[in-house]
Amino acid sequence: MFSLDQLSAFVAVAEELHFGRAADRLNMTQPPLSRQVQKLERAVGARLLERDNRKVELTEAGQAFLTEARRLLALVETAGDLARRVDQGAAGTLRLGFTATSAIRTLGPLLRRLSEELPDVDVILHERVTPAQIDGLLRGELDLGLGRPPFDSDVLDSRIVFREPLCAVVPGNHRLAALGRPLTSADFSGEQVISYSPTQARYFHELTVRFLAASHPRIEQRVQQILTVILLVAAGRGVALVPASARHLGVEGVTYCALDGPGQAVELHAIWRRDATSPVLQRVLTMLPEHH
Amino acid sequence: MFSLDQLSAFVAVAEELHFGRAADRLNMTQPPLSRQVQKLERAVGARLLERDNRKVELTEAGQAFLTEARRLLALVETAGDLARRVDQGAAGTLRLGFTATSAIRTLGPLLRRLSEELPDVDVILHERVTPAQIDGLLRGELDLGLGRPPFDSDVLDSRIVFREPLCAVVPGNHRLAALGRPLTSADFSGEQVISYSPTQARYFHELTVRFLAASHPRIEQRVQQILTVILLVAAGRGVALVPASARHLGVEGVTYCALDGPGQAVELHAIWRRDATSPVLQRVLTMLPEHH
DNA sequence: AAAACATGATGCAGGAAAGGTATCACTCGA
DNA sequence: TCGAGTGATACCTTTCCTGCATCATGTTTT
Repeated sequence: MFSLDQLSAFVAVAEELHFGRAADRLNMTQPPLSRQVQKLERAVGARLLERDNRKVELTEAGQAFLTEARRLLALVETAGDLARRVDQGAAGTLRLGFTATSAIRTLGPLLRRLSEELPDVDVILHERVTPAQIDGLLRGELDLGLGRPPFDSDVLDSRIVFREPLCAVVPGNHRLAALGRPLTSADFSGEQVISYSPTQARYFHELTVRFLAASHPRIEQRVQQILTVILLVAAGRGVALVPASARHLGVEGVTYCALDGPGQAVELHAIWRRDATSPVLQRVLTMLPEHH
Repeated sequence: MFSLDQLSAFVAVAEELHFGRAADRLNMTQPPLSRQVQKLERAVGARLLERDNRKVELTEAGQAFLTEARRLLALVETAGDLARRVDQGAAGTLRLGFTATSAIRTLGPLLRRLSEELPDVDVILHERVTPAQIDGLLRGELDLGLGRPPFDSDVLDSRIVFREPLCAVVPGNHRLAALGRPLTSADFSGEQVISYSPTQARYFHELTVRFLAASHPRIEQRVQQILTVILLVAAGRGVALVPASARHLGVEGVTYCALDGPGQAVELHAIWRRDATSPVLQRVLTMLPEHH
């Protein structure tokens, strides 16, 4: 087998068609260069350069081999670059989990920043509810998730990337829509409230229960998706609590009302394995917005 | 710069994930192997293998570098072969990519004509899906591909070499099999449809979606290979659309039905680099059948 | 808990391979 | 005919790689 040095030697000679100049270009003297080319020809098993004491020219086999040699040397350069870029997190793939809700306001800007700052990172998107994201993170199917508490913070690390108020969504013709002031827990007394699945959307379930604990509304339905909740509200099945960004979903026939009182902040967390080593992940984490 | 020996060393260790066994495979002892890998890592400027006293595993950079290294070593082999063949007066080599489907009706006749009319051209066959063929063409690993749109026609030139109807494949005992007339889009209403990967078999994916857009069937599965699709149909998992030549695959238990309506032509393109200079390629192109 | 084992890294000596200098063999133009 | 220019060869020096022995460390066995 031949060596890369032999290839460089051959390419230099093939381009200069002169051993002396080629040797200069390679910062060496002519005799070892001649020997390298001879070795290469022996290794390949074909005469690549026709040379007498007056001129040097490529044989047909040399012509064909030259293009291959150039290709090979180019690949040598790019292979190193690629590995370095992957090592620094500038290239590779990021398997990103997200909840449907996080797509409303957070996912778009994040993806835009990623494609601007790390254009060689392929982002593979997986829409999942938070527990499925956590499962995916632990199984190694996902690198990063965008979800809600709770999660096991021994194994998983996290950072808040978005915080917004909780608000109420009510049918457009509902009495609460006309109040024109922030709603309190007491306002929901006797209302039919649509809430969330305690297992699949535990975070919103608990936010809802906590806010409404004082009044004792009828909580029914066990829905996973924010959008479903709002569509049910639009259909007149009740009222519900949703994150403020849900306004941007553009559902007709509902009104969004601010809430009064504490504990109505909705947090979106970026979540990843504490022991994750992916360079892409490390790099992405450094550019994640942080909200305290 | 690194050396080819270092690449072979790295590939061996990456495949064995064990320095001792890799050293055996390379007919050397473990200490110099360790040093070769260390030198390679220093030359590349990135850690490629994560190793402690118990286990060896690839880093992400190592994973990326491994594929490049394999590509490089493969090119080393073929470069020598190529030069030798040219040296021995053979007309040259055509590296031909093809999709599994194109082999059914097109590849055989093409190879027969090639060996008759250009007997001293060696054809090296590579079965790949279209995106992989395009990648190979751009990297210079392939001279000519047989694939499906879409591809970048700025860099690549192409010619249609085969055109055939799209048809439906359904289980033999399926109600659609008994109709005895060309099927329309509406016939698929409510059927379970097996379709193709939007990335790896984009052409058939889009043909399927376009034909069935009017009726709203349940499209599931994301398969790459035509044969797999037909086997799933035979297994009763649904119905699918395939090129007419798929009849010749000889799968038992399915029926092929013609389709009615427009837009059901399946085209196979010969694809090559617009800037390709290979004389072999030019000669092969002059004898390619052309369908308009 | 201690000993035996396994694995990758390191120190050192011998040998293969590459580079440099001097020189040769040959061609061509003055 | 002679001198300049070119690639090949001879010989020596230097560099780098290999193999053996050994170390450091973590795992399994007793």
